Amino acid sequence: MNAILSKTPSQSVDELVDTLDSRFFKALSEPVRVQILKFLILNGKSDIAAISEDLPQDRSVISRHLQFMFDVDILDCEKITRHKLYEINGEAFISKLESILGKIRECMPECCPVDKEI
Amino acid sequence: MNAILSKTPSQSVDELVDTLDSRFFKALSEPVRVQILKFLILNGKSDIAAISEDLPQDRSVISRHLQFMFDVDILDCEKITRHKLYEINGEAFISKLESILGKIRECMPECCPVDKEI
DNA sequence: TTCATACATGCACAATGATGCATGCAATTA
DNA sequence: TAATTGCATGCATCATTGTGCATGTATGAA
Repeated sequence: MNAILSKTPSQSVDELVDTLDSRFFKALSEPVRVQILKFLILNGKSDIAAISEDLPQDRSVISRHLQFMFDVDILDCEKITRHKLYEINGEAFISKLESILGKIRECMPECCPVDKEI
Repeated sequence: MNAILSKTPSQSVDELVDTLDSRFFKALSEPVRVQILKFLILNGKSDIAAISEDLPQDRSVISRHLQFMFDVDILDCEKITRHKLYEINGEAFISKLESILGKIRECMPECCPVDKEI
């Protein structure tokens, strides 16, 4: 069985655990940050002022949320004159989720073989 | 353009926001819970005692983490005699991630069209 | 140069969440 | 039935995090 797989179970699991970046998930576990993502999808590249006009939180709060999501590669950032324009880094976002999904698929056969007993 | 798509942008985004369940991500944003997942992948269906032997936290803490992940469909649970056996709900876990990935793909073309300017 | 603007940051406060102990409950076993 | 076992839960504590105000900084405009 392991002759087919190039990785040992524990290698696969270690890779999965590494991929399960807690800061990435933390970023998505905060409703305000999700609202920011929603705004960015609907309005595209925007500066902090535009985003905070749409949300009840203070500009400084929005600023920190944006920085947080930028740090975990969910957002892209471009500085134009005095403005800081954020947008969703779709490529990185999607590839991160794909990577997680791939690692999980790799690990599942061992622990939950199709989950059909008998 | 919308003639091809059956959903309006705001419908797609609303669906995405609904899919971005904060409790699901919160579950994965806690390192101890990830360690529990690792244990379950390596050891398969296990009861609370077995899991907490492997981790420094108290049994009650592990119990609550397991309950939390069960609530968001990451884990399955089966009661055998006095023991409560948890295992990863691979099917639900994977399909949840697939769903999220699908919704994001749906939304990205609007806001970040391939991200290639010019 | 002087002023205004866009944003970051230090700080205090409040809310949330993780933790461990002690206890309670339900169910198996002797 | 009584004792034991596996787990859940109430509670207090501590750490983390979200929040808003006030201030600082850097940059573009007058």
